[in-house]
Amino acid sequence: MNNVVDKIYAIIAESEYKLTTQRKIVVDIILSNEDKHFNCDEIYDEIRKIDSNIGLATIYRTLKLFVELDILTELNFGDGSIRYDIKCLDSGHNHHHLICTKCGKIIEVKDDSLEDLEREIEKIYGFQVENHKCKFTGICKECIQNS
Amino acid sequence: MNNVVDKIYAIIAESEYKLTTQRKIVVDIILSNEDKHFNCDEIYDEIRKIDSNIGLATIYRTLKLFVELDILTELNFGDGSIRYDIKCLDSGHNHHHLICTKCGKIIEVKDDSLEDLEREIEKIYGFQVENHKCKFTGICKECIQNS
DNA sequence: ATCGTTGCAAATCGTTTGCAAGACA
DNA sequence: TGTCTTGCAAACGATTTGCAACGAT
Repeated sequence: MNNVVDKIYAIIAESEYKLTTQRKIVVDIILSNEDKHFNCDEIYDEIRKIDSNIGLATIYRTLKLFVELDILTELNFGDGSIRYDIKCLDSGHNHHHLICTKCGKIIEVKDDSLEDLEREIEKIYGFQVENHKCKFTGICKECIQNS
Repeated sequence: MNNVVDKIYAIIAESEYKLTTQRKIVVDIILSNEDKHFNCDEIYDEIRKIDSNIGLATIYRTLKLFVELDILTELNFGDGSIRYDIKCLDSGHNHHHLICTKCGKIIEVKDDSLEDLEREIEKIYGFQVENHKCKFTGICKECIQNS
């Protein structure tokens, strides 16, 4: 059932890096909080509930490693910390984020409609697009209703 | 001739804040380096050439203020510092950034093709989009040719 | 004259690093 | 066993803040 866990374990095991206990715990935490866009500190807090002996620096190192291994992508929601999103979940499809400026809620939007724009950019600028990140700021449904 | 300067001066003067010498200098610097996406430190370096007495904290405070006054927008190119873009230049039109992962060059792309997507988001999520930011990473023309 | 603004230095926050001890392949 | 990884504490870099002096309206 949890083949995403196994998939990520495999990515690590097949890399030049080792599949350590700490790294496994981090995988667990990020998978069971998939939608939360945790930053390092928040992951650390969750992890200490499981293993209070783990060091913050280890989490930082692990997250950087996971970005290198294409397991995670970095996000920036402008709060001064790096947040993370699981990358190897959806099959190559992009998603964007709606950030509510009133309540801070983050909504995910699955969408591939930027592919036309990417192709246009490649044609006009000769720039070979590898990835894109999009954020939309505004006011969410609930905040509109409550105002 | 330089009505953008005047326009920004006016925005400040008509706000609750004061149009000080330091703020004028910052306006000068960011306008004459429009395309450079300076961060605070780089602006500071430029400014010290004009007035070596100015403090770094002042620049930080000024840039935050300019964001509040909608003169600048914050950008994040993943280098650990906040970079800035002049917002009140183009008449409400959005632009995106192409970031070359080989040479680090930033290319600006004028484009409004996300407006359809914005309308779609508003329809589906009831989310009222106010702004969006888009970055495309990849490899630029020159780097493709040189490889 | 008043109140916002500045410059300086110290403080803070997120993140990184050096190093000796410990764990995986 | 050898090398990668960890935990700890110290270092770091970007940004913020407290405060007394200063400047714009």
